[in-house]
Amino acid sequence: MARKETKVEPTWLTADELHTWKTLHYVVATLPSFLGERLRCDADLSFIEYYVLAALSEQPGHAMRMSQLAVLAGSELSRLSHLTNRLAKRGLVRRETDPTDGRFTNAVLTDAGYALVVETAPGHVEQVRQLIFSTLTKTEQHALRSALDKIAAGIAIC
Amino acid sequence: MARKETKVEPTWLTADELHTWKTLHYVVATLPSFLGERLRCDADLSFIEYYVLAALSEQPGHAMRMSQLAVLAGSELSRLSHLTNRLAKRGLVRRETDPTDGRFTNAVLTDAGYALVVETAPGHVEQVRQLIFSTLTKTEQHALRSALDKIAAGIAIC
DNA sequence: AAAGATTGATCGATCAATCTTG
DNA sequence: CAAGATTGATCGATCAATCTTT
Repeated sequence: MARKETKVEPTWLTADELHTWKTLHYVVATLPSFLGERLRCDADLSFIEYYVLAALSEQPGHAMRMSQLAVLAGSELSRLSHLTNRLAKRGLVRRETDPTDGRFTNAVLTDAGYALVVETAPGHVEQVRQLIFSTLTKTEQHALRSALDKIAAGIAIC
Repeated sequence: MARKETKVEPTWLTADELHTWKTLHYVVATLPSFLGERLRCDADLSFIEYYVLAALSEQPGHAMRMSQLAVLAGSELSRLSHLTNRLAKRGLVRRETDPTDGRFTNAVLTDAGYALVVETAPGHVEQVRQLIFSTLTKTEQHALRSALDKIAAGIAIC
């Protein structure tokens, strides 16, 4: 005689959702190396290294706290500290302790670092435009934006 | 007297596009570690390790060629080979040379590997559903799907 | 020779202390 | 002691050979 199963079948994804998820998975897995190849070639920078420098270049004073930078780069502080060491050895960045509170460290873009971003940005942006925006309609782009905003919010609250 | 600049200003992104791109960048940077944390905890697997096992579990015979698997995982063959070594040491996967053509190697899921996927999948899928699909409307989901399809196609042709 | 796959060396990322400042 | 940051050790990823089979 049939009896009730104790293990409940989980809610699986529909075929449609599964397709979407697999494509997102593929994009997440391949985008960094795809865009990174050119950055490596043009400026000997990885995807994340470029975005650290680019983030600094947008800040007033070209400076930012390590901990803020880590959040923005979606990375851990430890990884960022090692990464900053490498960039500092190349003279692209320097460290400065916050004079108002010694616990904070600012990463500051050097002139050479800024020059490298300015030199590298056009090619990189062109590649992003080609890959992402040249293929999307305005409607698709806005839907993509709101979908990503929600996903990012879900990640950020943790 | 003004003369024509030799350097052309590149086509920058609009404010809207920039927002979309930064959010995509954030998702790409954080999603693997976000989902990987639970996989590490539940099954001692990284994001990519889980997807290699999951991909095999969907194949007839639970087997797949290394080179195919590499494309599917958005990874290089070398990385996959090292990764397969680690999984094989844990008894989750084994290698089999293709009997019809000795150049090909199949990665085959062991019973233990399959059991691990079956055990781990529900929790992982639940997390994906929560993060991605529970927040999106049907319209957003379809727009996300077609946008990602286009981006993935742009990556794949290279 | 070309395609598939592996290997060893090097470089980067992660993890668990540790240190410093407030 | 808590928060920010760094360091050293270990683990994984990348790169440049190398090997095998066709």
